[in-house]
Amino acid sequence: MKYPQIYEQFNLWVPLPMEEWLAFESKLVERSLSKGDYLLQAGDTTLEIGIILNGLFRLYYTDNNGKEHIKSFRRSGELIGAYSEMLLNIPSRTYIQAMEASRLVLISRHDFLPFYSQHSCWQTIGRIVAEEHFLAKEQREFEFLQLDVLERYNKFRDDFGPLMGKIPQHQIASYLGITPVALSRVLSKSRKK
Amino acid sequence: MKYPQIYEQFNLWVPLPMEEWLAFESKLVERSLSKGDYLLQAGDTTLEIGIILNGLFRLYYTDNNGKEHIKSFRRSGELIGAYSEMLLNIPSRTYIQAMEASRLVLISRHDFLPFYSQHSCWQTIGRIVAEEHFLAKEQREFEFLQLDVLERYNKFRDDFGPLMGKIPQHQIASYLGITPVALSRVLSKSRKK
DNA sequence: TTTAGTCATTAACCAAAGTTAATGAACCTT
DNA sequence: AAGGTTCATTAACTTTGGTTAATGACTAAA
Repeated sequence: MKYPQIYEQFNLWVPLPMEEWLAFESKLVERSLSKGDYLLQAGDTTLEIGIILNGLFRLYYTDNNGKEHIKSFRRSGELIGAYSEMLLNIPSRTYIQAMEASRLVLISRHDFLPFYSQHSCWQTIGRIVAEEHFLAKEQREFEFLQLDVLERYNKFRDDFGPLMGKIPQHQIASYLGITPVALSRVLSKSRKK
Repeated sequence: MKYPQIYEQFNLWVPLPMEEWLAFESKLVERSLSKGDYLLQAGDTTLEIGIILNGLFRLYYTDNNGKEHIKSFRRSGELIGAYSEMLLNIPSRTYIQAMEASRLVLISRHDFLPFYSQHSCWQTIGRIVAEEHFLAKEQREFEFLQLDVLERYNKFRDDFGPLMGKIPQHQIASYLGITPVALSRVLSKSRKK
């Protein structure tokens, strides 16, 4: 078994027959990216599910004016991919970029889908992955509706802890939904109090 | 079969053995609510999944200052419930209120969970429900990050069409994340142009 | 070591949105 | 018919955030 950490994670969600795991594992492809490399860009049609072995990524899209809007940061152990585009079977609208040298394993949508009809454990895993994605987005909606910028920033800092040093502040601003100038203002005001 | 529309919906997602459907249907309880009635309030611990036969609901929570923040409106044929609280198995943080006389069918979390181990079709249905919930939230995140208030309002109007007349404007403002005063201002400015 | 690029900060100005309050319309209820 | 409630609108004022631009720190590349 090449990736026992992933097996353990899945097995925590649902009892996973070894035969199923090995079939899945045989489809995994390992890839390394340097800082700044793209795992995926808008328009790409070959969609893959990735599991980050180590590293840090940002997911974003661009609007009509070319401005970037960061949806999410992902770190070691987390899933990564153009998830909603995979569900809808459309080309990627998302850019996924490595923020430091990173390593991950990938399985293509095409290789994964047959597992659903192979054994019900994959349905369960697919369900739990979808549920976790939903919970993350609902949490984010809550923060947008209820918290002001400083509260959102503090939550982000608590969440990312030591990784803060690897994330430029203007990218955090984008994630929080404001401009870098506005975030800098808010932070300097909060320091003075 | 009492609720063929629901059976058809499920069957569109996954082949559903009649035996499974009938077992599920036998757990459904019908309920009618008058305008203003609550299906669920914050703090409630008996969580149920509902399917709206007819009517209109709003889902919201309140912040520390008692202000309401509307998460969602739901109409005939849609699922309703404190979904994230069900996943997390915690008391409801959500209020669910009927905006007009409404009728729905309900199944308790407790009654539904055993179906997951009964037959894999329920895993598939659970997965697809989670995926749809995720897609809706991701769409909402996109709108918050990329669209201005007027664009968000117009999307909402296009989506709800004839139901607009049943939704007070200040509730739409809450759903869009702004105050009723701000929405009124934006709309009057857009009318003048 | 110079040079260019990225980034955070600050200022000045403008636009958008929150707050409070007053007004009037529509709709109940009695 | 009278009274109360809910709601949308508008005004005046304040606060927050966007935009542009200048500055200086830091870093990476040549």
